[in-house]
Amino acid sequence: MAKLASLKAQTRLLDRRAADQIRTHILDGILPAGQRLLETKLSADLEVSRGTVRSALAQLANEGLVKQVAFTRWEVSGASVSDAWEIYTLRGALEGLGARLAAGNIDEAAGKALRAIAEDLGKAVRRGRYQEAIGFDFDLHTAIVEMARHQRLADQHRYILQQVRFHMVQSGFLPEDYDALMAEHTRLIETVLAGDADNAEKLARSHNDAEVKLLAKRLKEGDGATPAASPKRVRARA
Amino acid sequence: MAKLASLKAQTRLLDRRAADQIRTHILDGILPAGQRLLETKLSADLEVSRGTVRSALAQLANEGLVKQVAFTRWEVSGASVSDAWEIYTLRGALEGLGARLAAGNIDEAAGKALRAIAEDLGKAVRRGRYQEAIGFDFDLHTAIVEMARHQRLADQHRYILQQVRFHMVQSGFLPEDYDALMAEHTRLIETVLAGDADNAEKLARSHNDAEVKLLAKRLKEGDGATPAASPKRVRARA
DNA sequence: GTATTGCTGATTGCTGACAATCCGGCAAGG
DNA sequence: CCTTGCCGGATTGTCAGCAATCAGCAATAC
Repeated sequence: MAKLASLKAQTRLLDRRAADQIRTHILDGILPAGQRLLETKLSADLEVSRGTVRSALAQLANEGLVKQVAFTRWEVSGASVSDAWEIYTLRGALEGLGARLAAGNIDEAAGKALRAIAEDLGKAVRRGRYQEAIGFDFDLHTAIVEMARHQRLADQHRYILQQVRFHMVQSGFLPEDYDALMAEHTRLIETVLAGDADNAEKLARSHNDAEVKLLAKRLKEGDGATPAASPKRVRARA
Repeated sequence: MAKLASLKAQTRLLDRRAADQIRTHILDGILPAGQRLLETKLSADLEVSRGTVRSALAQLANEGLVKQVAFTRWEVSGASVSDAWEIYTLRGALEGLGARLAAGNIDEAAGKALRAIAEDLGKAVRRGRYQEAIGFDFDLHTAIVEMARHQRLADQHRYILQQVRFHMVQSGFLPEDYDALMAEHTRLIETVLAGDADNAEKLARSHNDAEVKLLAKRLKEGDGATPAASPKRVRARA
């Protein structure tokens, strides 16, 4: 008998799917930072009840994409400089642990998968498809973290990468030197696959060091609390 | 003008308070691992509607204390060996980052606060009040992490410490050598307050190493997936 | 006797309506 | 001109009930 696929995936709960929709809109930049979210409007747009929307928003709040002000409003989180600094430093710690553990779990299949993604990334860069490249970049780091076989770490990492993407969209930040980036990735992969835990961790951690240092500097200079966007007195009817 | 406290804290939303109640029961061991949670019963006990209970349970699920099986049941999470390993490794990474950052933020007040907690901890140990001592232990680590001034880190750390406590309750685990523990803490504090980021991180990270190694060994030997408790066919009326 | 199938009670998922709360503007008073 | 108090509208928080789904039992077939 042919193996049938589980239907569970199709029957995702309504509130999860609602959260997926809203999340996608936020991560694609359609809903900008500070944008107010009305339960009734979302409810009408998504054609679900307000309670379901509420559950979805609570989920997104846990992921850090949305903020709740009790009795008053929901809004898309703003990624201030200090937020960005938090995100990148935390990412470093998580990916450091991930790389360390991954180096202890090397196996044939995982190694091939890693190199395959790196290959895709290289191709995308050479063809100037930078948007795709960023996607493969994320895939690569995710793959390494998953090699750690650490559910909680994988979950946290997913959330953090989501916020990284969110911040990139909001700030318009893009990598500059793709060649250096590729070299770093290659070195990281090979170190992991060599089973060198200590150095794998170091490399994974220093991957963001440039950003972190820049952000820390900007934090010290200016007001780190200033949101990227501060839409005041916007009376959107939408 | 004297600084006034926010009133927000008083008007805690009903679902948050419901979550607080349930959380306390879980962390105190009143609700054991694998215990099924019925929305209707909780609703009746807490005298709130089922929707509110639902929201509370969702919150606890995000914290990892409760598991949801769609359309079927909610239950208190079981802390298997692999769960414990995940919790302690993640704790190490988070507290490592916390200690590193804290070492860059030393100030008079924070130093005093840290030493005060260490003092309380010492007293509790000398008086044989081990339950209290564990509380101060947690306070100490929390205080260090808060010195990092990193909101996301603090939040994640709170969740992880919660799970550590959860695991300790479930497995009956208690520290053994309190003198060594005290020494480790003292060394960690002084290293942080000396501003020695590298070593502060190392110490914070190695604080759990013994547990992690033991758990990793047990994981390799046996079945790490086995829950601590597996209550099957319990037809509790409760 | 064992495996399969249909049913039933129990439980969770979702919805619409009601209650509590807050924000913005306006007028009165200093 | 600024502050203070109040009110209306809008928005979120909570509740009770209907619909969808599942685990387990009983009946049937072999």
